[in-house]
Amino acid sequence: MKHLLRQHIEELISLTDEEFAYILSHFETVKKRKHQYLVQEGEIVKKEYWITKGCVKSYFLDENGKEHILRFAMEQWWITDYESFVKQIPSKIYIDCLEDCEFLYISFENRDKLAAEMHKMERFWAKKSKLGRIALQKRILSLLKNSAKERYDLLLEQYPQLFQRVSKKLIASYLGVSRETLSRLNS
Amino acid sequence: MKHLLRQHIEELISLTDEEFAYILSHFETVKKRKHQYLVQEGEIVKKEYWITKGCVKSYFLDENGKEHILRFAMEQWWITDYESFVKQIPSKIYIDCLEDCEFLYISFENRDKLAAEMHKMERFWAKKSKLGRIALQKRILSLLKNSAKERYDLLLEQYPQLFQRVSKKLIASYLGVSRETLSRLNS
DNA sequence: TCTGTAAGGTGACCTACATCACTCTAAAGT
DNA sequence: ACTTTAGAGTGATGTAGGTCACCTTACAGA
Repeated sequence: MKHLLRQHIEELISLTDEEFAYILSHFETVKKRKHQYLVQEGEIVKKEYWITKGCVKSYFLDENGKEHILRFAMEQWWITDYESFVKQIPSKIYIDCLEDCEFLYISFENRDKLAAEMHKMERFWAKKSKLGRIALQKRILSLLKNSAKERYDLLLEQYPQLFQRVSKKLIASYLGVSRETLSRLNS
Repeated sequence: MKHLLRQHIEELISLTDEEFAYILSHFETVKKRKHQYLVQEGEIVKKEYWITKGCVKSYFLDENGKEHILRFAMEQWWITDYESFVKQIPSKIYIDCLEDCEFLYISFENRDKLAAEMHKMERFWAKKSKLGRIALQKRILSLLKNSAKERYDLLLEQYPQLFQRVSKKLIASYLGVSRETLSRLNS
């Protein structure tokens, strides 16, 4: 799986073998089973995960205990609670595994060290962050201007694989509509 | 106004006098009158602006010509269309002045040069970007879980100044509700 | 093998918000 | 000074989507 990480990083910056080996030495691997947590509310998140296998959801619980999905992530996506990870404050969200999963992860300290030592990696993360920001902007735009049906169609178009792996209840929550409404959208 | 920029940058990284002078040499100033554009749909955005005076809105027009506000920005905020600026693709949005404004701006080339030359500035922009991303995440969360009235109250609490400077029509658009609904929220 | 639980679908009803139409006021443009 | 335009409020009515209740199916665990 490690060559995939290299490939992924090299989409934004180029690396020598030595550089990649050095980067990789800052990562570790971990496996989690379906329903296990990566992050729980209240903890200070210490790791950023890169998914090599499986699928996770990140969500928060509102005052009524209702779950709101922030995002899904699967193979070759990064996942963590950035607010907690970046600011090192207690997390307000949960991240847990929708399937048995495998990850490469980097600790807060190693990420910081690597960014300080290797200007290239600082650039990589800066670019990732910019792209992440643009994606969030698009989602806001979609929440502002599109109806539930339109948001559903856009999601289906962009991530058809998601609909094979994730229950409609969770998709509904991601789109910000009720399960029942989602169920009625295609009629 | 330039000491305010220094102060702003030094909230995230520390600088010597020489370093700040060097950074500043990459910026230029510009004034715009109320109703003038910083960015128009279709152009490739070449500049990132730091507002020294005034207030702007960024928005896009949907298929029906309806305006949706993405964000407001005022003194000591950065503004540009990041999607266009970062990817150097044509912008989908407009940014225009709600009042007579003054800016410090940096060109795409200078920003890139400065980031490559000065690791500190790369770190500064990386941090800014992370914080921006966290703020967008919060807005999504708010659109998912809060009612129009709740979003109004949160905005009023967080940016009371905005309500002195910006028409309710624009606030309504930012919140994703109609003018009429906003007008009825406090009754 | 039985049973509890999660997933999905659907009907009946409710409500938050949109839309349209109109009014009043104040500021801007000529 | 006169007129146009933008901002803001409000009534009447329409509708997307929420909520509650109930049903079916499937699979996971004992």
